[in-house]
Amino acid sequence: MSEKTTIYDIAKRLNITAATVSRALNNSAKISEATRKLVVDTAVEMNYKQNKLALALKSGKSYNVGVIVPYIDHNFFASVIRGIEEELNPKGYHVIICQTHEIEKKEIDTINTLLNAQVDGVIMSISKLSNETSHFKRVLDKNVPLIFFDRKKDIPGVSTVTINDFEAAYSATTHLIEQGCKRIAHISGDWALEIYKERFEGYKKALEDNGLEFEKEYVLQTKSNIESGHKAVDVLMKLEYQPDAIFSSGDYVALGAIQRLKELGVRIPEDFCVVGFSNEPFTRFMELPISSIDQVPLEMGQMAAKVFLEQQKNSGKVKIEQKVQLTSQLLIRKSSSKL
Amino acid sequence: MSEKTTIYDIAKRLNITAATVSRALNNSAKISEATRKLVVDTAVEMNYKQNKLALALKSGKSYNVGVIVPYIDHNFFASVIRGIEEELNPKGYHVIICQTHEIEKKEIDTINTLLNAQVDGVIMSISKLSNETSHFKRVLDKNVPLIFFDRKKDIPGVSTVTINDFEAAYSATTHLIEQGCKRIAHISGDWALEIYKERFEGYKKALEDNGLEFEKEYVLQTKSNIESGHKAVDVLMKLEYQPDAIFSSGDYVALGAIQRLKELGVRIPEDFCVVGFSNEPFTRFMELPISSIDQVPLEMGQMAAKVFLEQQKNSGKVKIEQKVQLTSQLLIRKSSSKL
DNA sequence: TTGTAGGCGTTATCAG
DNA sequence: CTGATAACGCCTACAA
Repeated sequence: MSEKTTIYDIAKRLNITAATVSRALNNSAKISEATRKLVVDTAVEMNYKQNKLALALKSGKSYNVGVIVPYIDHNFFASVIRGIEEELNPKGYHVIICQTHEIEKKEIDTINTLLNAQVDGVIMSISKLSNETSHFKRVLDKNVPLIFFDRKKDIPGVSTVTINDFEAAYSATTHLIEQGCKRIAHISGDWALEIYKERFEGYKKALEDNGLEFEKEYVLQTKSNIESGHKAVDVLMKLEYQPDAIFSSGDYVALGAIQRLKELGVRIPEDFCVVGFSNEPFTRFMELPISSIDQVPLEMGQMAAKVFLEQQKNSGKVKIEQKVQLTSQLLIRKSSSKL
Repeated sequence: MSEKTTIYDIAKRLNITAATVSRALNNSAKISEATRKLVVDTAVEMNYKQNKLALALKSGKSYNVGVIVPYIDHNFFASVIRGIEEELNPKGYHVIICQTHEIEKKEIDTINTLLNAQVDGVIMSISKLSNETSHFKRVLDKNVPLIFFDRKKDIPGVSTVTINDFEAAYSATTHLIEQGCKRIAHISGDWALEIYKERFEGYKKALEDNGLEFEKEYVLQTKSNIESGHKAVDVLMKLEYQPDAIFSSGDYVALGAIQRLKELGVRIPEDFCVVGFSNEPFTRFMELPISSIDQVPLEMGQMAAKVFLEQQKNSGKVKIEQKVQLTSQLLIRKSSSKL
């Protein structure tokens, strides 16, 4: 029972040739209805299953797509992957997951082994410290579609799917201003990543457009964790002119900030407002729900998959990279609702 | 540049045969150091990369493992997958992710396509409503290792990796009793899943062992979401003898319960204690952190991967299924800390 | 030490 | 409509 049956087995049984079996099974070409049915029936009977590996070798298409993320168990990435999988699976593709742990060497290794595995495409969010770009070139040279999502890098031939980080930050900051906040601090991430740079720019522009002074002291760059939120507040509240609001580029930092502010006896949102970024699940569950920006990860995944499928279809023709920008959503919750 | 170079290309360039190239690259067999170096050098120069598909077809090993879960973006599953990936990747395996959405048909389809894709193993958590088992048999018949984690089902030949659900529930309940709770309710899930059944049994046994009456009214079966927690509390608090604690088989239900209890003005933990299950990230971030049971998902994933590797190694020999039980951890937080 | 030949399971191209 | 044959890229007896 455990032996695999091939089209040869079917052919032998029917005293025909494997080629005919193949044709019958793919009900293509010209083939008599009689033998077609005969073949299909015995195929079922013999429990025949097509070996996709052989097909892949022959056709050069593995129907596998590599997805590379820093960590798969970060909510945002998991959701994106979900979107990718749900879009690609019905089209017959499988999704191979790889993690880089934010380590560039792993990113490079991963890309190499995925290429060796003959994936039909690579969808990824780059590692923080990427300096090298030759591994990306290698993907493109093999004519394999490469798509960046969220964390992008401007490389010719690479498609990107992102949200409007600038505008998202702009609207979050504007929202804080509308709440009456005058001294809005911004906690950012590593500017080596474009997304953090753009969020900062959006924040700055919103201040300018509303006639608020941009204060360098109000901008901090930290890691994305709770501890950083604690420290950031410690720094900010020691300033001569204490801020009355924080727009954070990450939810964990926002959470940490809130925790420390409460310890200091600051009332939120009455005296201090906070907005985070990412719409992590916990932001909505808190007793004090945290305002945040939803990055629409599911749509992002679906869109990245669609872009891949598009590129796939047009392979051979000139391949034009796509730059898709999705619209994020500011979710106003209690942490920033004075009014 | 975009053309792939094969061992034939190298052979031609060097006026030797592909077989020799193959041997040199695998630096196996007897081969002169001279030609070995020559081959390796030109391989690098020509940017040769082994085509794993061809290898897979030839050897019958794809070095791909299928992982099937209900949803990839549920924290628990994402963490398990992370564990699997981190264990398997260094061994040269890739992980193919599939989601069932709790739908049995998708589970069956997924298994079929994974088998067609010639995966070397399947690691999965079954869908809630699985009645059929023939698709599992099909995996075993193909001599492909099959491993269940968390949600298991007793099938000969299938290895399982789970936590000690019974004991976890027992210790959670005991903890509540130690806090002085006398009327402990239990919110469970669908008993078609063994895990929920066992958690219930553990709860019941703990009551008995401590001389507390088991009250049928105190046990509810619900879905795993916040809304269910609301409803459950509504039901429980209408009883003549209201409970003074809840042990929930899920964190979302526990959260919902807490929300509703607060609305009703019940003080937690002073007058009412709550313990959840799963250690979802949010349980620890709440202003009122929720006690819960950590299912050690990372270890679970690693262990599942190890079991697979073990089975893989012993393929051919008699394959003995492994039943691994990991030790979970009760995390006592404020929601159940009276003392 | 190296070359030859065959096969892994399919499909595609040509004849017939 | 169907049968041969070759090819996808690699490995591995067997022969030289």
